[in-house]
Amino acid sequence: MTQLELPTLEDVAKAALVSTATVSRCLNTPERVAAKTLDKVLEAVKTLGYSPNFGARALAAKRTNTFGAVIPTMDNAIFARGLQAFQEELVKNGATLLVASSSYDPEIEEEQIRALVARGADGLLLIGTERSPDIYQFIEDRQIPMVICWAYSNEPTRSYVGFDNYQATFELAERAIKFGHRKFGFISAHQAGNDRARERIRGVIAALNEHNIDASSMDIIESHYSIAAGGECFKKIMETPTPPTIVMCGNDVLAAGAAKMGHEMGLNIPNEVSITGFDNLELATILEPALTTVHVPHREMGKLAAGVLLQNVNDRSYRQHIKLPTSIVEGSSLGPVS
Amino acid sequence: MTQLELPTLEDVAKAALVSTATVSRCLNTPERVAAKTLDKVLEAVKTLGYSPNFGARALAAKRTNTFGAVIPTMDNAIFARGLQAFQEELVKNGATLLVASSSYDPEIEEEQIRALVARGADGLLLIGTERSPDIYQFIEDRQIPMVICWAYSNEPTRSYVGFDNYQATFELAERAIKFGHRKFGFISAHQAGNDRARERIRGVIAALNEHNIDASSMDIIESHYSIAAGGECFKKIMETPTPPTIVMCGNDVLAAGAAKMGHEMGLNIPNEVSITGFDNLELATILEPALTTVHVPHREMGKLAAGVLLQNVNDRSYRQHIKLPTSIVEGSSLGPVS
DNA sequence: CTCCAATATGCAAGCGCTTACATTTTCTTC
DNA sequence: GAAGAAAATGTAAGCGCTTGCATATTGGAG
Repeated sequence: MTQLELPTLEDVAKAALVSTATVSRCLNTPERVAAKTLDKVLEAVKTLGYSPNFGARALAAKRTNTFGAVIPTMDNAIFARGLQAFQEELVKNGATLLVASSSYDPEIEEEQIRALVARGADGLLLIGTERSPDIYQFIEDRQIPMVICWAYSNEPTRSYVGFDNYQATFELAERAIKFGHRKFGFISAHQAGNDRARERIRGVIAALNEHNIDASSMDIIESHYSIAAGGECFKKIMETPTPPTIVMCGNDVLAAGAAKMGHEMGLNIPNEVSITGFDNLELATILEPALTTVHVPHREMGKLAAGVLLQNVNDRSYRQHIKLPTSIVEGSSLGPVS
Repeated sequence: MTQLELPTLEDVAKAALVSTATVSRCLNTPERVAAKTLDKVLEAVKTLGYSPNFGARALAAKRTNTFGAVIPTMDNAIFARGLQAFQEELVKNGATLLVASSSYDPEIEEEQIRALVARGADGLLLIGTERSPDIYQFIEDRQIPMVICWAYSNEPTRSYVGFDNYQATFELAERAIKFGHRKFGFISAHQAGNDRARERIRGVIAALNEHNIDASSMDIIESHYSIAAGGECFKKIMETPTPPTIVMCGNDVLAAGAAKMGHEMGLNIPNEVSITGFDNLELATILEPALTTVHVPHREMGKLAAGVLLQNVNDRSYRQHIKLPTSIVEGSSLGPVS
């Protein structure tokens, strides 16, 4: 591997006739350097095309200005919007985002977390709360700032910027109940290792119980997040002997698949079956009838998460618990039982 | 900033009663270490919970096993699928992916590239071919392996793993012409700094010229990539005095918006107006009528790009030019002029 | 048993940067 | 203009790791 000889701090120092320390100061704390010297040095930096070596800097400064995020998947838009906002806020503060995805596999997630930490991540954004105590211990041992998103808890040892999945589906289910629905179906993401998915189901069940509806009669089918898979699940649910009058979906992507399959099966939505989603992705806007779903303030979540992390870097004991409000987006895919 | 004292190579060496060099070898080239020693060392690594310091490693080894990608946006699914595949392939080879997004702004892109390089990226994946000579020079000076995706050129100094945007829309337009369309509209991404967008338009114009159709009569509207924006543009185009019989869209997202707006305007697709997309996102599958679009082998592109980059790390002069085939996905949103 | 090659390990010199501390320069103040 | 404080700069010691080279150990072959 022939790496070209790049200019180093020392080269700049020589060219500007100052010490390496001064050059370093010009780059990191320019206010502590005389204006004339600063000019001279920056001039040299420019003509030499110098850019600092990250490894050396990280090694010496014990800080990388890099933050990591491990998301379950990049493959669809669920996390994209929030992550984009997260990154924008980081960049605004001179930091960089490192993204890894776990394919919804806890072991891969753990690996990725370790990889990010090994790469010197100054902080981590993680999705959801369920993971092995080992990996939490690992992060804690190193005092790596961490924020958990897409879920909420007031657990004091960790920071959360998220929303209440349980509450959100609880409210949505209540609305469905008011519309007269008694027999529910639910298409969920795989629940194993996915606390958000479980909470969403729990919310529905709680609402049913609250209204003395037999929750055990609810068909729950698990699926990975894709439109096609959502459609298949919908079909399966609707072909049972006593199909539900409403199919709630753990996500808009699944709901889109369900709605599409509904059309194909010749079912009128919502007259013959209601469908609800979750996330309020842009995708939801093109469905017909318009999807009733749960709006999640993704961008705000990402932005606030960045803030929490940046704060936490400077104050290792800083913890924050932000529960963002979700709201029901009234489409017409949820309607009264006819 | 109180960073906990983490175990270092030296601690491991002491615990295992060997030298730091041996520990390093155990971690990097275990085959050059006696089995007994290896066991001893790995044991110590485990009990101490050692994990190597990235900065130090990068500094000493001049290699980070980190690759960077700068994409225009994370906000929608256009790049997600390809990037996901890219990452999967990297991870399979023990490397990590660093993602940054530029918001379609050349200056931000440049910044992000520099940041990634500064962070020691061993290689870069970039989207499209148009960027300032300066930044290309910067990359070349440092001999950073680079692969350009989502576009194609056989330009020998750089590697490409992409597809022919021009050819793809050329063929699609020809099909439309065969269907009798003579008056075209086009909703494009912003062309400035976006060679893919320009190529797609160029393809259509070339097809029109080929068939002696006045290409200058084609309305071209630029938009950012969002469903809502696509709808607005569609409306604008259709409300001109002589609306086109077909609206081609630079992207499925725009097409989705166009289709939705079409319905809202009470237009029958394709009888009153045809619509085409580009990318064959999963989104396209839920449109009704099914969207006629261009399939792009995103996953294969991502995977191959990773391969090229990994190869290029070991062989600095390695260059590769892969043009992946695109194909037309026959939906029914494109039909004969009635 | 030697002896020598092959294998395994240790030594120590950096990699390029930051930063505590020491030193020099500049600015105040009387 | 001298003295002391404040500001600017320099000196040099690492940060934790890899790796070329030297040294020690092992394993045949004779």
